Amino acid sequence: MTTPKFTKIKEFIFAQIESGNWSEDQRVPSENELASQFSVSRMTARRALQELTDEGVLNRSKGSGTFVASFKSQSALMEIRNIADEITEAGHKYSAQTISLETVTADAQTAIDLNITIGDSVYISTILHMQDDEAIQLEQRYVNAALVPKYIEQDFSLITSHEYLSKEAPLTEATHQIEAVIANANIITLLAIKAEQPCLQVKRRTWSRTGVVSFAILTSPGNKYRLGGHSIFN
Amino acid sequence: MTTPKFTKIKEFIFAQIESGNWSEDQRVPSENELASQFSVSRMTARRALQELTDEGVLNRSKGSGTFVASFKSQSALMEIRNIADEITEAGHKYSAQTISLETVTADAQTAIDLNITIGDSVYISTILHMQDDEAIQLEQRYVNAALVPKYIEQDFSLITSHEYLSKEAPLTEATHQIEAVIANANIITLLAIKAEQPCLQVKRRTWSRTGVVSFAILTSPGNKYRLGGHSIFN
DNA sequence: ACTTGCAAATTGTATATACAAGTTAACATT
DNA sequence: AATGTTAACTTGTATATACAATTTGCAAGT
Repeated sequence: MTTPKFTKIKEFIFAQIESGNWSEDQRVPSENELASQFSVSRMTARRALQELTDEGVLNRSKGSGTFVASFKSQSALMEIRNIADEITEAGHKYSAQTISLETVTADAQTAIDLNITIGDSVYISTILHMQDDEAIQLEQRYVNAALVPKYIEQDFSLITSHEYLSKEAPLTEATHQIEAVIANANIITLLAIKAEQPCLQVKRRTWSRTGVVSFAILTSPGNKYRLGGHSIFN
Repeated sequence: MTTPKFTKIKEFIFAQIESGNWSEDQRVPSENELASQFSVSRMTARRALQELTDEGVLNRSKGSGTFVASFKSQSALMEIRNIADEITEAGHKYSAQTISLETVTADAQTAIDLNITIGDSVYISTILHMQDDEAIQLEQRYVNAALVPKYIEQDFSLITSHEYLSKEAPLTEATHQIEAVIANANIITLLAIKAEQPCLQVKRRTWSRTGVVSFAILTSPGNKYRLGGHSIFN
């Protein structure tokens, strides 16, 4: 018996669903029925049903039974990754250049973004990420100084801001907004692009369990950087 | 006992990790150790470890033990959703306009995109998605006619192309590319935007178990549409 | 006809046990 | 000193069993 019994039962059930034999919301055999059909114990049949439920293929409810889950696939997941990893894993040379690193007091917008009070200390780092010595992404980051006081002392050519923050204040939550924009004059200069060049802009807001840690604006030239994703549904 | 025992063990382990008490790659107690510490059977302790592993908190390997999973948070997941759902769920009025729907034979590029042979039949649909009667996304879709022969007969004001394909050929896999581009003349006209307007372009390639089903280019004006995502890590 | 109550079915939790299979470290042999 | 073997530990699979909790249909009683 090379493949485990519970795997065979999972495959059987999945095949029935995939072939359309068992359709959406239809009831599937109970643990006991599967157990006797496959000559296994109830716990083994249960494991098959349970794992398929964890994977989103089935729904179960106590007392009534197990059912084929309704359609998935309306949404796919995309991964937003650390740019330094992306570049090095693609076999390119990564480097970073710190444009500025300063302490300011929060204005109204920054106070909202970081969920703090106007006048609180905020670190602002402006870092240029480079692939093979070519500017590929400008990172403008606002950091809640109260939560990560030593952020200002770091050398971001040695460790990326994202890595440092992940270590100091482990992420519990993040939001992203992705849009296409026309860069402003400042960004055009730093990224060394033309004025008409569209840019991909990712705004990322990150939480740790103590609160909003940072708000970052990542701007990349549209012709040099794209986001990619690969999803597998089953 | 209101909360199950395995849940309490999970909470205990998770608390140790979150507090930094147990750090990355560190070994956690074995099934037998947990079983005796919590006065439960090995199978109950096992369930706690197994579920935390499924959730990505732990890694296990036969023979050697169970370990705290190494840092997550380098990547966050983003959801790519059906635009019709996004619009209606946001409380707006969704409508679609079929610009064209035709059958062609695959040229070299299309053959590669759909993994078919040059000369095979391909459906091309051009659909304009509208929010409150304002053009918000242009969908240019290439469909493998052999896999979804009745695609050409559909009325895409009643069902979105994505919904129809999901029903006919359930998704098993998808890739996405997101980039910022300058629209070409054709798109500028259809979306009724200015020439300099940057656009967010999503290229989506979808597979069902029978092969590549379709290749879609979704173009949206940068000032009217953005992708958003929210991730929770635990 | 309607409600009440009960029995059966179903999933959820938990235990005790057995053996398989991979890893590691100590030990013995060469 | 290097190598091979063994024993202990660990996770993986599988079974048999017990009881709890929920749902559902049926039957009895009003």
